[in-house]
Amino acid sequence: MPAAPHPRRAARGVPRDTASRGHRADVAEAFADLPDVPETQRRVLVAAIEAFAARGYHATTTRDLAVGAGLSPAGLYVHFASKQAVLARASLLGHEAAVRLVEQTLAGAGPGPAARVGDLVRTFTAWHARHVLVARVVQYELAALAPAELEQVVALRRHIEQLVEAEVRRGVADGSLRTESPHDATRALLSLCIDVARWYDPAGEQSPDDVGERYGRLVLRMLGAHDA
Amino acid sequence: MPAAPHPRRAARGVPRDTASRGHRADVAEAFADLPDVPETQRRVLVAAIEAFAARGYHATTTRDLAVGAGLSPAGLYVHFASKQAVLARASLLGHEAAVRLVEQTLAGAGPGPAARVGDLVRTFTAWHARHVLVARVVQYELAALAPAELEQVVALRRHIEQLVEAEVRRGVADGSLRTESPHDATRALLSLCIDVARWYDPAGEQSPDDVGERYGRLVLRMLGAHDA
DNA sequence: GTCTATAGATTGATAGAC
DNA sequence: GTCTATCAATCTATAGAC
Repeated sequence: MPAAPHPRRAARGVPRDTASRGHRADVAEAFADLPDVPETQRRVLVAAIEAFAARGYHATTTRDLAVGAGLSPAGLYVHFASKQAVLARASLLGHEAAVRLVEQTLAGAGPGPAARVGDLVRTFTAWHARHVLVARVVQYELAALAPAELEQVVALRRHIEQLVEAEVRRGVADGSLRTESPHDATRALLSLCIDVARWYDPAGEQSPDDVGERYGRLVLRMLGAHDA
Repeated sequence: MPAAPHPRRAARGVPRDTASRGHRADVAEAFADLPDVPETQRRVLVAAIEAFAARGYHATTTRDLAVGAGLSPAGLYVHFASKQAVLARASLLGHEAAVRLVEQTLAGAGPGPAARVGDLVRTFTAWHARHVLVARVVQYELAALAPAELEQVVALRRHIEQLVEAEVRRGVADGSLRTESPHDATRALLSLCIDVARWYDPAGEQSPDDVGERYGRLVLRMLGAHDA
């Protein structure tokens, strides 16, 4: 018997059962407010998010990206230098969106650090659910990034952690939050938000805001907030 | 210019800086109490855990597995039918170890549901840190499993969730735990334990037991335990 | 049970016409 | 900026000697 064809093929094709159109809309929405990204690049990035999220970077072929964007296999290279460049762009855009979300939320109403931490958990959790495909690429394809791009992305992630930990420390300082280790508590808090990308199913019962609401309450309780 | 060689190659080779020998020992230990697994198969599985955890299933070649186990590229196929079969065996063994751990912990001392839930979080978290490479394959390579094996693994995962949720419900029933939704609380609790596999670094400051201890306290507080 | 050699398919990326 | 055609490298798995 001759060698079997690559089993990789078996996993191809975006599944159409779990609201794939909703997914595509979500991904497009996540990349919508980016005036500097030309239309065709944007289509490639949307196809890339879908493919990378569903099967991972290494199981995705450049043909998947090109055809998913309505191009011939070679058409991809007019808009991106390589498959790696597509991942880098997608991951960076996703991370930048996450940073903006965290910055805007922590700059928000409050009042007080505890309320802002609650807002952050609600918002950040809901983002990982609403844009679950983008979030999967952001959270689970770091190892596929080239060193230079990984460095940029790691800096953005560190920035998020520092912003949140600072807010937690302010809450501990003013007595609205209680925890032995603000550092560990921050990591646990972000861990909860991030892991949503692993298990969230848009076809399930809970909306992104539902999950955010519940996780916000759980975290405030974990951090000993009075009103939790 | 001719086509560049596959960039996949660039990521090859197990890094030697972050206590690789410790890793190999950990992986071997995780698979140690399995009398039914012949020596060579075990070596392949250890190499597979290291490679799948570091670069993912699709970025790992059958040569990586064979050579990592001290075999020629073709030698692999005497012991496993395919690359997919290696992943299936590794993932199943890892999941079965996790199930045993959860069952034994929940059958443990206590006293009472709240104490058992605390024990579970400590133990399960520490397991994800101590056997972080096995845990990464268990938690992050599900999408690479063939349908039949995925079904088995999903059943084991559901079993774990049900065991833990039942214990949380007993805690709520006897008043030692307080939470609006035992289901959501269980998912959050397991989410914290599982996400340790994503970020834990054996070269870091905290030992697996350290992380388990801290997460145990955080979760008991999240679940409104009296003694937390 | 191990090896060397290789088949057969797929991959990332390029060449060049339009 | 899109296409068709294709290259060279790499992959999984098999064949067959020892």
